[in-house]
Amino acid sequence: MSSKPSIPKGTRDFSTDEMLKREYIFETIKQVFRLYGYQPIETPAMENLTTLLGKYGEEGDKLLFRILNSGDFLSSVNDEELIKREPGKLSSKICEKGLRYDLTVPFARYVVQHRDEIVFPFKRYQIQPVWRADRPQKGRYREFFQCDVDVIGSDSLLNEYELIKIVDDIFQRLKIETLIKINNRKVLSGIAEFIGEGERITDITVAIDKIDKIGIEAVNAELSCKGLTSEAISNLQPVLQLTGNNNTKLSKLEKLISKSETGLKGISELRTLFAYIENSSIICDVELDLTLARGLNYYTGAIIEVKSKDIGIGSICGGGRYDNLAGVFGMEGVSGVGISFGADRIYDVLNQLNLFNEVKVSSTEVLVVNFGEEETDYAFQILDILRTLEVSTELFPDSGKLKKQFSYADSKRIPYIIIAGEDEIENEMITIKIMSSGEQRKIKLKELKSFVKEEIKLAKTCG
RNA sequence: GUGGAUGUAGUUCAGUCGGUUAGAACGUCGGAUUGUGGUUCCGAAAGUCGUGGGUUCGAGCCCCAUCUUCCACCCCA
Repeated sequence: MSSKPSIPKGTRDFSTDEMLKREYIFETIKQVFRLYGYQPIETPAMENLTTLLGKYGEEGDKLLFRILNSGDFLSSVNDEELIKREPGKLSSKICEKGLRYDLTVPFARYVVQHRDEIVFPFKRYQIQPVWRADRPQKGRYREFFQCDVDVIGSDSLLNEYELIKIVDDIFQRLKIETLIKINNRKVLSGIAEFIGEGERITDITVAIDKIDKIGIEAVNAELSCKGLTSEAISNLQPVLQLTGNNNTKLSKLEKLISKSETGLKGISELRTLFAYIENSSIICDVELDLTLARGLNYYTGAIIEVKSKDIGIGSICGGGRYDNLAGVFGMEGVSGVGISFGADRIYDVLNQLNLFNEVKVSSTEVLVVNFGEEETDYAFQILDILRTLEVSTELFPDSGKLKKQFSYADSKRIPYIIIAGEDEIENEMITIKIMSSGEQRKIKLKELKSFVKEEIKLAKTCG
């Protein structure tokens, strides 16, 4: 009859258990964001396609979910166009909205649109789902949550430093060991100039980004496929094979690309940033990685990517500086820098490392047994006392068998059950059962308050 | 967009060479126990074998198509 219910490809339901864990991640991230002075905003799930298109490169445009216009969406399409079946042209006529692809572009739109209300530098965070029409696979979903922090309207490299500090802080709290990789788009441009292929910066960066995965030989092969001269490729080799610590790498590179003005600017930016980092309390490893490229083509300065040391799942956090993203919406000269935490991947990492064990799954603490109409009023009194004391409490809704009510408490891992039937009511008593030990105590209703303070609250703080 | 796997009860999976009425565990529900959970014992419900075609006397099993999910590439969080 009715087909089995299902959800679209690449989307997920979150169970009650999963939600508690997810909320723990979001809360931790949010707390740190606030601690550094960032404030929340939200933007709509859908944006006008004109806002979205062209910001993520050709690949990104393909991955946008487009929303079919309502009503007679074919009204502006003539038969000829229909017969030609050109999806690109057709979709621009029948769709004017799309689901957001990330939070950075909508943020840039927000800033430009509300420029008169915003005080700069503007520090905001935003935690919302985004959608990509990608093929789902491990750690990749079509609907997933990003947690973005950005500061816009300030060129200072202190912002870059602060974001790295935030990354460090959050992953310390979540107890994930991470490696932060840093590079600078200006340095990449410098390298491209140095080997005489300044125009092909995108091809070059995309290729060298893969060096970890496919090795240096394959990268060279790909570069020559893209049409780079063998001279350019051989010029590139010393750059790819730089070794040493962050500072020696920078010095060596500085000599190599000394003729490129942007390249030198990038190097000096990196020097400043690393100086901040070395003199600070940052704990996780921060590494200069000249092969880090990142696809989003709006980045212009620092680029940052964070990986888990223990779990290979792609990056769990990434971002960078974009000097002119607001420019495409008609507001020039406003520079921003931001990073995005991938909550879903962080979840997968915590799960695989079993780090959720330490998360207190807080749920109902006391279940009050339901005996029926006669006893309900008395139960109400108990509920009120407990809730006034901030103890989360529920009354079983049906007066069924006690066995059922007890197994309910057991499956929900409720630690205390209060039994108040005919006998107890007569003497203004209650019976409290401590599930973990099976111990059962009969006390006066008046004593409930002190029981909560002595037993429940204590168990909570010692946890 | 390219390539490879997959689909049987709510879940995880068996299912022989193509042969009668489709199997288990877990979970769910009921009972053993009408005021007591976890353990145990007994019992029950639950499946159009992803969908649509085809081959065959006969298909969960073979063939074709299609969809789903998963994995890799591309790209990315």
